[in-house]
Amino acid sequence: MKFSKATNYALHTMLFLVAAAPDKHIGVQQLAERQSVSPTYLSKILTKLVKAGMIESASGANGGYRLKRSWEDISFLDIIHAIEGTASLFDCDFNHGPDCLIQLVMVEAEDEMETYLKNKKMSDLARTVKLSKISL
Amino acid sequence: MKFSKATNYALHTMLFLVAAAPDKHIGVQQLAERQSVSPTYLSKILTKLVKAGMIESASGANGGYRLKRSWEDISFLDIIHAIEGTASLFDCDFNHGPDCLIQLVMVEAEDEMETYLKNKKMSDLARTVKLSKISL
DNA sequence: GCTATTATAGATATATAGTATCCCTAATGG
DNA sequence: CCATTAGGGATACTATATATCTATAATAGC
Repeated sequence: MKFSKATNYALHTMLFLVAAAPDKHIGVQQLAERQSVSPTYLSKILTKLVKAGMIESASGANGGYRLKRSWEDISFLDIIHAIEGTASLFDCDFNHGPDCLIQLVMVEAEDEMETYLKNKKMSDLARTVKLSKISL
Repeated sequence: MKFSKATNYALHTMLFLVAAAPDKHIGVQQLAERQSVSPTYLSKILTKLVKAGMIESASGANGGYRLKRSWEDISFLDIIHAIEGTASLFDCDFNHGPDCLIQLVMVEAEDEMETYLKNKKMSDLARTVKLSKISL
C-alpha cells in the first residue's frame, strides 16, 4: 500500500501555488519542469484538482493554473481525495453479517489519519515555507 | 491506495485463531475454506506471520498453525506490518533539501493511524466476538 | 521404516493499477 | 489568424497483487 506519485505531484504543485503564486496563472510547462515530469501527465493530475474546485485553469496565451479564491482552507485531505478518490482503504469482501469487526477497526484507523490530514491546511505550510526559506 | 486482500486474510485468520482456537493446531486447508481462498496462497501469507513470530507451524499429520504463547499482545499493526511491510506510505523522491515539509506531514498522518492500530489488540476483539456471537 | 498428512518454496500465470507519453482538439490572448 | 496553453483519448510500459500448480521437506502414527 502506497500513496501514488500523482498525489505527491499534486501536493507539491499546490504548495508551490499557495506559497509562491497565489494569484498568478502558472503554465503546466513550468510546473512540470520543477518536478521533472511530463507536462501532459501533470496536466491530467491538475485537471482533477480543477474538477474538485481547488484551482482554475485558463487556456490560451498567458494561461495556466491558478488557485481559486477559497484556497486558504484547502487541506491535505482535500488534495489526496481529489487524486486518490474517497473510497475506504480497506474492504472486507466476505459476507459474514452486516458489520465486520475488522472492517470497523480499519475504518476507524483510517479516520484517525484523515482527521489529521483534514486539519493540515496548505496555507499553514506555506507560512512555514516563507519563514524558513525552505526550497519546494 | 488500498490495503491488500492478503492483509484481510491475515487479519481474519488471526482473529479466528485468537477467538476460536488459541491453543490448537489448525490446518491451512480448513482456514482457507472459511475464506474461499486457495490453501497454497493462504499458506504463503501465514508463513509471513510465522516469520514475524506471531504464530508457529507444525508439519505432518495433525499439524497446522497455532498462536504463539505471547499472542495476547498482538495488535492490528503487527499483522499489517508483517504482510505489507513497514515502509512509509509516502515517499517524496524529489531532492529539495533534507526535510520535505509535505513528507513530514504525511509521515505524521500515518503515525496517527499506526498509533490507533498499535493499540487495537486481537484479544480485545476476540472478547467482543465471544460476547456478541458475531460470526467471523 | 513406510505412508499419509501437512507446511514451504519455486515457478508461473493473470489481473489490476500506476506511470507516462504522444497526438489531436478546444479555447483564448494578442 | 496564429501562437500558446489546457483537456481528452489512445496507447504502452511497469510494478504489484492475486492466485494456482507442482515439487519438496518435515512429521505423526502405524
